[in-house]
Amino acid sequence: MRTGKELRNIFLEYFKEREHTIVKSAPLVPADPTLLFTVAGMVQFKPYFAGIVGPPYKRATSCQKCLRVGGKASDLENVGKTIRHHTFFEMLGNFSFGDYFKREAITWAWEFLTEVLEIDKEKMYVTVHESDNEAYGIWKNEVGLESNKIFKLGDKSNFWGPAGGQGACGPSSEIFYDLGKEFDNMPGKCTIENDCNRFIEVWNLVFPQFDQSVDGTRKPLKNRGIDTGMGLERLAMVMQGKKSNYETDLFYPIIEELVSITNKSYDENLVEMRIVADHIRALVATISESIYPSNEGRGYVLRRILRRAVRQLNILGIDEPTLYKLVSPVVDILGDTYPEIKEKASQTSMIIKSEEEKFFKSLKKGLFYYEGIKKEAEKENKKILDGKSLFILYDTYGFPIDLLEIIVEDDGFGIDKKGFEEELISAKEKAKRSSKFKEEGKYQWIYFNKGESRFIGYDKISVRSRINAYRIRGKTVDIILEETPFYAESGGQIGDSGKIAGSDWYIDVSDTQKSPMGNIHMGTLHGEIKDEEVFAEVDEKKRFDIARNHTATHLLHAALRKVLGEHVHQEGSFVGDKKMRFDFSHPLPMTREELDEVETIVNEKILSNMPIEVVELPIEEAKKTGAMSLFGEKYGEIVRVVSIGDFSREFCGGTHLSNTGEIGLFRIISESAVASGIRRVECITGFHAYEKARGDEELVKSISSILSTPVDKAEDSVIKLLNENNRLKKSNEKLEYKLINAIMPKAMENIGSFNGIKIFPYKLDFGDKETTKRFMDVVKEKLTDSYVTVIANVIENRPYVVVRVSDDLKKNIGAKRIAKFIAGHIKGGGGGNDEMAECGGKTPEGIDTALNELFKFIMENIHYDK
RNA sequence: GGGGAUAUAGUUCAGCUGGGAGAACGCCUGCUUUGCAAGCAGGAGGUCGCCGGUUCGAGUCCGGCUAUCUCCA
Repeated sequence: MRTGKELRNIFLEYFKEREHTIVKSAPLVPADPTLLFTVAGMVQFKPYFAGIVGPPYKRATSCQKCLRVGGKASDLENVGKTIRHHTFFEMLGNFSFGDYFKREAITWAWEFLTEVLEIDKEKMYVTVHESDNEAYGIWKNEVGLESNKIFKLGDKSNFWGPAGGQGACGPSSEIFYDLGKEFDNMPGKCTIENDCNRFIEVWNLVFPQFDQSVDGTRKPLKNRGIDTGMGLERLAMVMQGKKSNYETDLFYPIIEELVSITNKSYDENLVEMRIVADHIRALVATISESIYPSNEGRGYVLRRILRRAVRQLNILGIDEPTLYKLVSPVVDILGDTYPEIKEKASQTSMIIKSEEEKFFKSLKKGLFYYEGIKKEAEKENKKILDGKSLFILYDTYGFPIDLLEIIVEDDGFGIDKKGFEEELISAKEKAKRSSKFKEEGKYQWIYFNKGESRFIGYDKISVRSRINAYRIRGKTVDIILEETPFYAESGGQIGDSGKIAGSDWYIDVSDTQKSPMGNIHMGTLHGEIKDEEVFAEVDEKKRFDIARNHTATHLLHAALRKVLGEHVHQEGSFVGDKKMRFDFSHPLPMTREELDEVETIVNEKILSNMPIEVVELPIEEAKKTGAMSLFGEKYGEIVRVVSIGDFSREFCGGTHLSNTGEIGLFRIISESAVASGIRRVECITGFHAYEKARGDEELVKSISSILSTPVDKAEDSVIKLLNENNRLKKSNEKLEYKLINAIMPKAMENIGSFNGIKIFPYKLDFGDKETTKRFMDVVKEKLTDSYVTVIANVIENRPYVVVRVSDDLKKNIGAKRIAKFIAGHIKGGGGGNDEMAECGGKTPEGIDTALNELFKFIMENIHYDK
């Protein structure tokens, strides 16, 4: 039996013998911003097919990690239902860039399958595009296939690309394997053309030979080539004679673990167990590349995969975090081929576990909300639960729909499915109207000069250059130069800003981004772009601020490892001009002492003014220097190694200072958590740190001067003041009560009466709002019933009045009405309830008139009807 | 990128149409008890996420921002 691991190696070796360079798998996050994930082996080679960047080799072969979920190429819904669809899978491929074409691609593919792997020729079929006589001829005449084994199909299945509606595309030829009658899941109708299980597509040979422009016209592609893809899992299934991909050695150990954890049989829980096995592989692969479950973008896709998996476990009778226990079999399967998976195993399982816990928490919240809906329905004697409220439960609280249906049914209710669907559709419509990815390809590039774009910004900050291409995108313009000093956002470092000027026009560049065609400068255009030499100049001050932060990031990384331990690994960073942020693995919050120590070490390294050395080395040699690299990061064949004495050595493409002393000053301004096991520190350097320090000092000085104490006594003084303040507050409160009680007898002389109602207007001449209310509390104790009290006060030149009406009168004359009446006299407003109300205003003079007219107002407005 | 939700004491949360910042648990002090989530008395702890607006008055209303949750792309 051929193991998955053997198949990978045999494949790569076969093409290596045919002068292909073995290229490592690119990360699952592609350099291409239009793609969510790497969905095929060719993704990392896209620029070579586009012919914009010259390939370093003519032939390549790879085993590529792929993820098909979210976006156009999503297999998520099929997972588990079929024997061959996956979210995460490995794709074997061979590639030609302007080198060999259909003949070699077809004959080698056939030779590999039938002679190297010795697959039965009789069981194989092929398809070609209906217009592709060339491929048909090769299969028929050179390979010698009978014509009844070659199927001619249309665009839908046998024409590929172009991605994003523009660029390389071409016909394909696919090789199918007949698994036999027992796989027939569409009895009597099984053909190559439908998605029947019996005929499995093993290998897809794509022949990019056209260059399609935005308007749909096709020209012959200059660098026509070959792009093939063969799913490793399917190949393993065929070679190992299994009934599905899941029973191959690439999945089965996970299933075995599942069986032992759940105590259920695989045969009776096929779908659920397959979904879990598939999803855990995807999770381990992505998390190992430092993509974490979150609520946006790629992270959100992960979160959904994880929750789907947890749901399946739930169906299998598991209701506590368990998924993380499956990390270990996945590491056994993939860890040797992808070292980052092995390296990050323990962290991966930690992250999965904490994410599982979060999900259970959100389920609990949802159930709480659901109880509310249920009670509502019971009260109104409804049998069907309102679709709109159930949609809120799903949309806002993230309650899984399938689980919701089960629970609702168990409780003996029905679901208003139509209402639910309507809500879902209108929500989708809303989101669709403003999608980002759709815009790609809408704006046409205008080329002045087709060629490579070089970055020369490590040594220079300005250059004279030709323009390669530009496009106008609404208010902004994108421009690509032949040579540019502008650093594009990468490795956490933000893109450069600056100016690109022609003879009578210029662009204010506000950002620079990477693309397969070279660095794209984005900014606002003044004037009109001409095909001429331009002067491109990076904002030097900003560049230096960024470099200070970047060099400081390296010092910080090394210092953290020294203080906290070797387990500290960079998990992400942001290097801007104003500040930098560094995320790293560490299980606990940092203590005050640890932070101080790290900050001190970094500043010591700054003060000793160490030189920063940058060398470019072939990757293998660079690794020998012991430099730190980031997993999941794609490095080229030549890498830059940035060293700061013996203290720090890292792979890094960023822009740096030449001596640490240029950083000036380094301050940590915050430390917090970003995910379980991952901490974040934010720091500032150089002038920004100086300004912060000076600001802090000014603040302390100003506080001291307010306190009239020397700076070193300020702290004690504040503590003393706070204590004193507390004491005074309490004593004042007591005194106010005494005062209130003391003046009360005299004040009560103001009470008038009308029809047995005690009316008590009074103007207080001390205290604040609290005092006024306290005064009224005392009055309330004295006048047990049938009273109206109106206590006025002037606080900071503003009138303030509280009104209270006894319980037995509040229906006859509400406190609120009285408050509004008084408000009318003081240019203000008021409110409250019938028993108690208050008001305020702008003119204190009005209080006396208002109090004088209170009697009249009550007489005129009181009513006695029930 | 768009929609919805949340942000109040160390923690979990309450706070009805704007009108005296609260509960439970935890913490501190004292007493009483010495045993299973002990009891009693007292106490500390809050820029109500941040910024702006409306108002006599904003935790509450409006706008913006940030963070978290969630659905959709």
